[in-house]
Amino acid sequence: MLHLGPMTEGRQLTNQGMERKQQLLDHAAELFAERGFAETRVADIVKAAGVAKGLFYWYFENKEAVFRELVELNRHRLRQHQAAAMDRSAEPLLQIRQGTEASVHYMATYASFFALLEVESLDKQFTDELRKGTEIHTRDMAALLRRGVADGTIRDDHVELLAYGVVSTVGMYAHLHRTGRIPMPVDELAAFVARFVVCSLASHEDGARRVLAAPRRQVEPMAPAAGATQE
Amino acid sequence: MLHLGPMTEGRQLTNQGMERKQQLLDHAAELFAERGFAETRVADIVKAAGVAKGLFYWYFENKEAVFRELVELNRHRLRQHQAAAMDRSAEPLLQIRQGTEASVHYMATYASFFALLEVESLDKQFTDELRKGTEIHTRDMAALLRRGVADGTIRDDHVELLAYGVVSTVGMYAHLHRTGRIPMPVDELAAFVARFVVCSLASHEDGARRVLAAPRRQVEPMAPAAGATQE
Amino acid sequence: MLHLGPMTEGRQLTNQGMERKQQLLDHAAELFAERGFAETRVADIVKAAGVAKGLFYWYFENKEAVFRELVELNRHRLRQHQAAAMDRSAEPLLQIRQGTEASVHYMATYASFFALLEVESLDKQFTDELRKGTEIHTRDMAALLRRGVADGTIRDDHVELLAYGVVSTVGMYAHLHRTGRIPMPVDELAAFVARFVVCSLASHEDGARRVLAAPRRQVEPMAPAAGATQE
Amino acid sequence: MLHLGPMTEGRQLTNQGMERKQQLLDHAAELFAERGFAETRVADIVKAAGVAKGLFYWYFENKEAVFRELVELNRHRLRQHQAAAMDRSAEPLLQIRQGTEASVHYMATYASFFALLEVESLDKQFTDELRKGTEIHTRDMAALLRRGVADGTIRDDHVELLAYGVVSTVGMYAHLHRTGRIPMPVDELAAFVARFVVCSLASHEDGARRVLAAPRRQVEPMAPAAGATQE
DNA sequence: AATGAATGAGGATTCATTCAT
DNA sequence: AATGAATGAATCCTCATTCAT
Repeated sequence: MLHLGPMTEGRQLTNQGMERKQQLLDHAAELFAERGFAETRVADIVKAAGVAKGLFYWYFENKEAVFRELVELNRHRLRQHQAAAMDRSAEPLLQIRQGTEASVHYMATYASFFALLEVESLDKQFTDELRKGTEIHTRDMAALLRRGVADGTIRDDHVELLAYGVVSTVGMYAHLHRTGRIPMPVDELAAFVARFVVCSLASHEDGARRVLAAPRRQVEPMAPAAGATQE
Repeated sequence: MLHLGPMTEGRQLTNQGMERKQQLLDHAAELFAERGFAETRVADIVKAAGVAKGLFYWYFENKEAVFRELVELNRHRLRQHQAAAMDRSAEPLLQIRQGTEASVHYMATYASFFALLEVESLDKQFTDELRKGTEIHTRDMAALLRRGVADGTIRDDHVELLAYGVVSTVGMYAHLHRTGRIPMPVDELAAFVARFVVCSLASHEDGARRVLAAPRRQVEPMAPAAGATQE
Repeated sequence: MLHLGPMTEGRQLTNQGMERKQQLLDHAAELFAERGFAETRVADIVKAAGVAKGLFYWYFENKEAVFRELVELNRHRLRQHQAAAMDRSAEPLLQIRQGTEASVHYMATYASFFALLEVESLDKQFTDELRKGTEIHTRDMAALLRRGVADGTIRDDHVELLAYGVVSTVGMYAHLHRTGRIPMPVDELAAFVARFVVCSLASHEDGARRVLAAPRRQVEPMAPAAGATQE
Repeated sequence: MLHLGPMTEGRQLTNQGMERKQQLLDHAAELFAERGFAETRVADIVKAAGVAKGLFYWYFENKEAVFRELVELNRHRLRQHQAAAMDRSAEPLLQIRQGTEASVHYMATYASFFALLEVESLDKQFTDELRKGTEIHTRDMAALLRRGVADGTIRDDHVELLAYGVVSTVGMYAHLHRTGRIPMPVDELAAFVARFVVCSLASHEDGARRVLAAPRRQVEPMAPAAGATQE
């Protein structure tokens, strides 16, 4: 009844340990994405990873903790990926195009479970936490949009809503792609989404055309990485 | 001792019975929307409705059945609502604008749980069924888009993808609105979404401007109805 | 992850329900007493009661809750039993004798699990709660002792400690009796414990002798009752 | 790859090894006393001692073994301590007073977990073993009492029960002291308990007075030792 | 000796569903 | 129709113990 709590915090993992943890994260991500959080059993995760049930609790405090960790990890990765893709000196709309393409790539390639973020209702607290993350993302986007509105390239509409639109549209298409409803190469999809977003934002055709005509920025390919499903 | 037991199918409900069933549907809808299907207990539903647990199974075969019923009901309603809002003789883009506004209205007002439809993983079979519904919706939209492409008002891009974009964008904004992230009158939101969609589709500014300038079609107000949360 | 909590509170039980609950309490009491809290499985309790596992949670929030309920119930009963046995107009030492005999009877007959109260460590909070209960009991005893000290029949020593001694000695002998180390009729044991306690308190032999010579007060026999083991 | 593995039996420990083992014993004793055997996890013990879990099984065969070892150790120490305190040539009641004081001292100072001995239900076999130990103790006490009864200084009552009373009363007060309910110097408490016990046994006031007036026997202070909490 | 990793049986709790009244 | 009671399979999590290094 009275315990000192799980030792998962501040544990020093060996190399082997970190690998194991990663395996579990990977398999959990895949399963969560496939079936959702509630429908994924801890038993499924460990079975997929080929280890005993108890080991799960050596690395994670509980099922929710894996989820949190995955969210954190991937959000961080996405940020980095976007940052790498966006040319900070370019005009806002172009940056958005770049960020959008990068995001579609990222989400479609790795982060199968991104679709979950918005829907799964874990406890209220976590939901709030998640939303805060999204909101930061959205706020950044809004700032960019405002600059575009200021220089006349982006149509003068409710920027916060536009920001939500941009951010969510990407997630939405990535989701459709992931669930097999859009059988199409990622590159092509990314280009499409970029067009969709740019057109919905541009204040006039020429701007849109110019931004869409710009060559794609060269980004080094993503390494297959932790907490991600490579389909 | 002879009694017919819960039949659920083709049963003739009394007036009181129909009210009861409706109550259960309403509360179920609210809870599903709040927490998702898996996280909503039958116990929660009956508690919210203030009846005993056994009664649930008098009216529904099982938990999934309520969900199905809600889906069916709402999908049907949405269709009707859209049909009423769309002027079939108008140009495609205008119809889309009208349908979009109507959908936002509908979703924001009633169908709190629409967001669930895409993600909740019940058994595979049901998921497929759900998607089929969405696909029909999307196909209709695609047909409309094709006409717009043909007459040059809609830009010539991948129509299926555009259709997904239109349909999902509406759902997405409705979700954001429902979850409190967009504190804004529904009318205003509907107008915004229509602009967003129209701009993302229009092949040139003038078309978009024209369509958006058209007066809003008068639609009779929706009656507070089944499986819906009236906030 | 998000539930409305167990409905155990404020539930309206039918007669049948109350009987069932009582059965579970009885069996739980017996098992807790035999093996201790930690070593008693919920499975054991329901098996002993001959019902399904889930039913336990219809009546109790969790394992600890049964324990709490038993403690409450029995503490209350003991109080009443003592009160019935003590002649409030008699001299303090005689009242103590009466209370002591009644307690031994009560504990030996019914409350097999009294031994647990002091030792089992559930969560800190509950332990504290338990102690508070004991302390009230002890405080009452101290008050009685003080009156005896005042009138010279009880030796002038640290009353709080004496009170602990009286209260705990009874519990201790009841425990020994219960665990089979004192194979002796309860009546005889009660008389012995009363002698032990009275002698340890009396300020002079005559007082002790007088008090012990007083006839035993007639107390109606205890009905076999809830949350108790009748061995 | 040949290694002898954890032997635990008859192993020759290095100095460092003995220290380690002692640390584990100390922490185990503390935790057992605080929470009981069942509620103390091996993980808690090693965490408290700051070593890895595997090490526990290098020094002990299993959890119960530590408990046994602690019991053995302390029982042995208590015996020695009492023996040292009791003047075998003195009258029985005085010896009891001396033994009582010594026991209170011992228990209050070192053997935090004595309270557990009677209640924890490990396997039946061990419980029996434990009781046997207590019974030997009690038998010795009974012999002493019989001598006192014979020479008229101890009242003629059921000696086995009296013996249990003496032995358990000491344990009981030590427990109360240890758990903070009697904030009082050990010396004072020991004197009180001795009075309590002597009064409960003495056949007449004069005997009690005489025995209690005898000067306290000088006992060398106890070294802080194994399996004990020094508060 | 010492560590972190791994195991898996066991136990508490949940919850959809059925039953008796 | 309606209720409270009952079921039991499914699931999460714990923790003593063993293993590999």
